[in-house]
Amino acid sequence: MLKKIDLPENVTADDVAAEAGVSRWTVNRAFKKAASISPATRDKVMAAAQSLGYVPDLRAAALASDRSNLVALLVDDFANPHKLVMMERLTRALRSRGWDTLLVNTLDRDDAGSAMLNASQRRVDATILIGIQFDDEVLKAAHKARRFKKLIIFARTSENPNTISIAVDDQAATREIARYVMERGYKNPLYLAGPRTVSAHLLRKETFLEFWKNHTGHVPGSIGVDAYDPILASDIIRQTLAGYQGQERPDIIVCENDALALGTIDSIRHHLHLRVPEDIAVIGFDDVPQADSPNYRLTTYRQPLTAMANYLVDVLESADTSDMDRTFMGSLVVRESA
Amino acid sequence: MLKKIDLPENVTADDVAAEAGVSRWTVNRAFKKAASISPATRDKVMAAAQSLGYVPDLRAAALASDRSNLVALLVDDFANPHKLVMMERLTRALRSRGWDTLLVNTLDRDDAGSAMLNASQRRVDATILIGIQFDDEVLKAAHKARRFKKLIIFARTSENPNTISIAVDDQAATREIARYVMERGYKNPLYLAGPRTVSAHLLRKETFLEFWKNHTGHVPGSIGVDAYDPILASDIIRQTLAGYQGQERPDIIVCENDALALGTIDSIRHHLHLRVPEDIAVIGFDDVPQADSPNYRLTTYRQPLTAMANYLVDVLESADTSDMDRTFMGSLVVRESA
DNA sequence: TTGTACGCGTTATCAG
DNA sequence: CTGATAACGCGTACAA
Repeated sequence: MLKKIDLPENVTADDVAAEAGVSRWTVNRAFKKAASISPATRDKVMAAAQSLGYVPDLRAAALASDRSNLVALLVDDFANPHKLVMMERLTRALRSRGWDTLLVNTLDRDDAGSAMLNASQRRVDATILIGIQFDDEVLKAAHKARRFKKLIIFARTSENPNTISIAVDDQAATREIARYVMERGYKNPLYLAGPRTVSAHLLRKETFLEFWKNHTGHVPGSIGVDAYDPILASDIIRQTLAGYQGQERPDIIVCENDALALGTIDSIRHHLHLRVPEDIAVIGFDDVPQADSPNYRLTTYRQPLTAMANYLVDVLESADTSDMDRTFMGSLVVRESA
Repeated sequence: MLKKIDLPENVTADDVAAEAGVSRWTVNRAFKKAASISPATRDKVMAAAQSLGYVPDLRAAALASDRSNLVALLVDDFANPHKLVMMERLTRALRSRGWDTLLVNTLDRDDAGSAMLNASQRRVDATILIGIQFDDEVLKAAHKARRFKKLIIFARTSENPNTISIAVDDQAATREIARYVMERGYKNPLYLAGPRTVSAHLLRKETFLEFWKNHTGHVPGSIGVDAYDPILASDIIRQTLAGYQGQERPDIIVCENDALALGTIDSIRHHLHLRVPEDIAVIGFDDVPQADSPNYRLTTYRQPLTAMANYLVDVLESADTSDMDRTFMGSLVVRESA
């Protein structure tokens, strides 16, 4: 049987070495940034590599060095538009500093463990969680299996000791929001929370309720949905506010994030036929791109995602993995919805 | 210097083999679905693997087999909310059938080539393009460098012969839209197009303009933006329609996709203070989640993304790479915006 | 600055 | 059905 000669065999460092008249190891050095090699030799090697179309094989490099420059990004919450922003910022920071990203879709509620296993089989250098279904049990199991060099929770605080959490200071942020709500004179807030999978998720809601109680003496009402999905928010808002019959209707709805806030605004306008913010104001969290659209003009809290993503890469590149939790301060973006 | 003994060494097939009292090759067979191995042996091996926490190393497997079960997903257009849907559907189809996804963010306009190189260094089995900046030049260069086993353009038609295109039939879809617009009695459409990077992108716009001309004798106006970004759409709609001064104002704006359509609706309402669809109707393409929100109720065209994603995996799994282009039929989703 | 064993953990292939 | 040999392409020592 004939061999297809028009298909290029995989060109390896050996081929380049032969072409350039050096040893294979010199070829390798030419491709390393900080290697002791004379410029002349490097040029010669690079020219040969270029002509042959050689690029180093990162699989082999990873296998030999036990460092893959690969991170897994586990996502389970594609209904939240903020995820797209986070993915963009993260992949940008990672790639511009030499890291590749394995995107793992946590398919359903019970898939987190299998998704992690998936990542670990690729021997990623770190696993980043930007989802919501990663509860403490999963984290504990992952750590026990010792499958990860680094387990990073991004944009979520976590009290898990085996985990590195990079997030905004939820309590400070929520207090800033609560203070703003109070100063603007709102009297009867309703809190709309998201899924309650991880204990730390309670931070925003609890902080808000507590702040309000401390300052006014009574605890605001609160409701919740099972996913950060505008549709769900829309539904629950309609159901909840239909029950109020005009009396004691909330004058502002404080949402755990923008995904919920956008659905809330839609519902207030189109189901209840009320105005935002005149009848009911709305405040969010995240500052998704839509928040700035003329339709929503959502008052919300912006996380410093770029700084957070860059810090994440710092974490990846640091040898000492302990004590790297860090919180960031964001800023309240005041628009017109509250 | 002491060795940290609490850190688990990488447990390999050898370790499992020793534990189970078989050879290393038997361990490997136990992990392959279609391998000739006795159930008893497999059970024994799996038990040992479990107890040691062994999982096969996919790097090594890829290196040895020259099949990575990894695909690169190149994305450059994170402003378009539809990308999030596509990523979800693709990663879902891929992962549920055993494929992993390398997410590559094409950082800027000139980065496509470097992004592809990035992917090729991981020796992915295929590269999937769901962006817009991949023009014919880039594709030609990629093919010339013979860097890819398979180069798949997803949700975009492409006439490039070295590429596998999986997309809806743009012409049929656009004709369906045009026919609907006509039947609903609109007289003066304006077409809002996206970036013009690849020749095939012209399909939707040209098809619409031609259809309209053939049926009415005159060519509708058309405008365009450089990215599928609602903000840009919003801006250009405001500028363009401000110039119309009431006379000859379009009665419907046909948008190349939903990202543009949503921005268009926002602008019509909030900049021009007109109603949708009574003053100006809007029609989109993609059926993003927001299209169904009570705020937009966008009439649009839905692509059968799940079927397309599954077909993509079929392509990955088929040996014969030639002649796999395929177009799908979608369906018009009529809501209230047109 | 450059060259040389050896190992990384698996798969393909053949022997028994 | 099971065991064994030879790759796969590169990195890490260390020696020259």
